[in-house]
Amino acid sequence: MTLDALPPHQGGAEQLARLLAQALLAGHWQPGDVFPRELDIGKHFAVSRNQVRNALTSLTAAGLLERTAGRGTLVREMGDWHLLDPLMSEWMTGLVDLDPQLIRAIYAFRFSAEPVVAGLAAQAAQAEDIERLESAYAGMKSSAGSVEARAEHAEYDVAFHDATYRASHNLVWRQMGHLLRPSIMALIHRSQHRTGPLDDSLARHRQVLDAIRSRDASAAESAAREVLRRTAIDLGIVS
Amino acid sequence: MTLDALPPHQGGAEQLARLLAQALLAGHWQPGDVFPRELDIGKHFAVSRNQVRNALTSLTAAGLLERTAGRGTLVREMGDWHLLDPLMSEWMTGLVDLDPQLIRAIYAFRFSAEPVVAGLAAQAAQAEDIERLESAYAGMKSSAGSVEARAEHAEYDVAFHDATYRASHNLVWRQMGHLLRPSIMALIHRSQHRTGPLDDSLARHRQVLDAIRSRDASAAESAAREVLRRTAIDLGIVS
DNA sequence: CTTGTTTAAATGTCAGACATTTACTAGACT
DNA sequence: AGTCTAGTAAATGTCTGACATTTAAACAAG
Repeated sequence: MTLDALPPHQGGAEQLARLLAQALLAGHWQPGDVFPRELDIGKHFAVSRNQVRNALTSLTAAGLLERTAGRGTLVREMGDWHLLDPLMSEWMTGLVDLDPQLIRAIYAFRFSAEPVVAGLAAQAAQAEDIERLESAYAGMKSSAGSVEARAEHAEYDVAFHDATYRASHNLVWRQMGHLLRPSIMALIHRSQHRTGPLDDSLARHRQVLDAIRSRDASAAESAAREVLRRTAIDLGIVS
Repeated sequence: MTLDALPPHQGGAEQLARLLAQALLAGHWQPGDVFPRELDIGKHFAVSRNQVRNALTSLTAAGLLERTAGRGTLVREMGDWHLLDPLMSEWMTGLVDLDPQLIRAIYAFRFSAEPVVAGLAAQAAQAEDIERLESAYAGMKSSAGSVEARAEHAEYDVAFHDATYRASHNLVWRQMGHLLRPSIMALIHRSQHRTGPLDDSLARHRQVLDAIRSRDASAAESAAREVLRRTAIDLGIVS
């Protein structure tokens, strides 16, 4: 894989990092491959070696690359990626050709974890948490059905689930909310055909909200499970 | 807070990063405080500005600091920390005066998550996973009881739980194994008085192992819950 | 009192030289 | 032939000094 296939970029090491990271996430390099040298990257994108090093530092911190003096830069395998690094979530968001294996892994995680989180939320939610959930739900409802508001709907969807994680009032669970955005955004690109099921999804979200509001942990658990069962269908994981 | 209270250091930006990170984790600075300037840090520890910048880059990536040109470096609050960053786990490990609130948060997370993980492990474990679990269990058993082998015992303990997360065969859950080390290491410093309960803990770990081996998900769940209930006592969270 | 300008101080960036690590190559010796 | 030993090239890592940019505060003009 060469750099030629990548789009141009403008401004900042962060942009460059995103560009390279998304190429890696899309699998343009195989694990074990040697990554282009600093100077080549700098020449190709017309940026200083500093910018390149800053970008590569981020990718290395995220577990995408492994650098050693003398040898060069190697591409690490998916199992070494720091999927919970917020930067990773940011890079994954908006990436259309994300590895299906990765999408499945994230979904499987959510399917096992989110019911528990919803249960905790039902126990720990404060008034402000309920408010966030209601606000997100209202946004989902208002943007449901129309095709042009799909992106907006996804944002409210993310907000709803993120509010659930926050309502658990646990520092660790809350960090994991970052994973929601890429997971839910992937859903947009996978299910651009159907529009009918949205009402269904909406009703299930409402049940989660109601269960948390009434502090019914087990009801929240099973309601969250139903939401995710629906998501699995939309993602094309099950039929 | 000044730098004077920190121990000296030798060699490498990573050492410096660990030093500063541990000071931050121990709460030596309040959130919102201004962190010392690059040049002051460099002068104090007799390192180049480069090393300081590399160290601060790591701390910033971990969510411990927030840097903006012109303003300076600010200390972020605990809610912004990237607790799931492997570097954080490394820094937290071996830190004696970790914030009790943090220990509780991590424990609460484990208490809610680990039963689920054990259940998944019972479904997905391969032969090599069982082997890892058995090997770790054997190590725990051989190092049980003796006071001088306490550190060794903790390592096997970490290995056992990490093997559980790995056995779930989910990329996301597996990442979370990093949190185990600081959590279990904190246990050493908190329960340096008792030695008797170790047999108890050992028996409970064995039940987890057996349940996973026999592919009994619900049994694995409740066994993991029992292990963590014991851990809560040893951590002094409940009595 | 408000607005605009200057000044100081902090982080960010650049460029070049140099250091260090690594892998490969060529040769000397047995 | 085989093996050890320089030696060389190439990559990342580091240092240094200067400069750029951003921010906040001081200060002056209206």
